[in-house]
Amino acid sequence: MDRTTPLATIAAAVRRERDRMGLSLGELARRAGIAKSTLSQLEAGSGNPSVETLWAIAVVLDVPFSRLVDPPSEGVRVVRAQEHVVIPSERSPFTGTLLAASPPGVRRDLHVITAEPGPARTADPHIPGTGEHLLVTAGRWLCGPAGEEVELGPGDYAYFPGDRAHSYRALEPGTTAVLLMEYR
Amino acid sequence: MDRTTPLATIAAAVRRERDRMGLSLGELARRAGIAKSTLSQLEAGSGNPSVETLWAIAVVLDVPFSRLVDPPSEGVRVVRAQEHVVIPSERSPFTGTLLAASPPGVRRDLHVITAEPGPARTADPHIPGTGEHLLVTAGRWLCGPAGEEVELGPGDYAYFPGDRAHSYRALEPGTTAVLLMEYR
DNA sequence: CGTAAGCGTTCGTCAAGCCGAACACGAGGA
DNA sequence: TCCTCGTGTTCGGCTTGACGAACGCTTACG
Repeated sequence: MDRTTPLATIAAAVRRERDRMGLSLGELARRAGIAKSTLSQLEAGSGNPSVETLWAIAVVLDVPFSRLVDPPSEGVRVVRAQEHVVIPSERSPFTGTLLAASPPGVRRDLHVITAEPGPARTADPHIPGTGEHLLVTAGRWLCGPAGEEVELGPGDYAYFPGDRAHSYRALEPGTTAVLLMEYR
Repeated sequence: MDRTTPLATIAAAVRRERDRMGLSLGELARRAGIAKSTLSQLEAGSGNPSVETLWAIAVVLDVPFSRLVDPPSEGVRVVRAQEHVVIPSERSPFTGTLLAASPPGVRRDLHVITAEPGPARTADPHIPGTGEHLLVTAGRWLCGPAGEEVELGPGDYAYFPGDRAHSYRALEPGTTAVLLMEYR
């Protein structure tokens, strides 16, 4: 439990998530069905929003409710498919590989992403402390921080920090991956 | 992301945590510095509490704020490959799917697992609060809590709590998956 | 029995959140 | 320059949540 007032945390979180979606204050208020003034005061840290107000905002921002009330969150690491450190199971024909143990206090959102060959998808830097784990399931990716892109094939794993500009580009049709977004 | 009304969730969570601590309604209200009536209406599900009210309650109950607003996750959740809620990107041939947003305070370890057809790999129950996210990359799995096993193919996603006995079994050669172990 | 203490609920009052409109500011465009 | 549009910020009003007191209820005790 953090001891900081939740109001400042919520204010910062709402503004952060709103920026992330590229929405203006008025636009977010309109979509959430609340008054601009309400949202303005909320982001200013003054006021004491009700649950329904916060809920409406969280739905539009497409984030779990709790992300608004809890405080926020090196180089490229690549593990090729054949380099996985396999931990065999003794009882069954079953093997497991630990790719990335979770440090305490981080949040990790699980995504699946797909792309077709074409222009790269670029992402602006996120807040410090973020990171992206990528595990390729099909096709080939060319991705990573700007200037440090790596090419990955099926089974390959890569991690790179998300607080620098980075990009994803598919080199083959039907390119897919499991993406684990990490932030504090 | 859940779309149920948060009021019922909060009402149930507050009552549950209050019972857990063995506090009466009046006693909790007194310690939290709020009126009995306010708490009564809150637990009845009527009303729309403010953040400060909820915060005061969470502090006394000694639970993270988010535990009051996040619905309890129970049972097996399956998202078939073709059921993924795709969030398209406007600028590039790129799509993403959020399968499991991370609640605060949990740890998630990223594994890759493979298995061959044969006896199932069974796992004893872990501590409460754990869970396992599985995303199939190749082959077919039959897995889940004992008695609730589901069959999953490439692209399918499943989550089930890890505090009950569960098992994994491969139905085809070369069956692999990304496994995200979650615990608090 | 009577009464006292504790439980949770309901009622009237007051403050505060929410709303809509009006406002100030800056970036284009004619 | 003037106008328009978009941004985010303040201002009255109305609604509603929070409060405290009173209520009905159950249990304990003299």
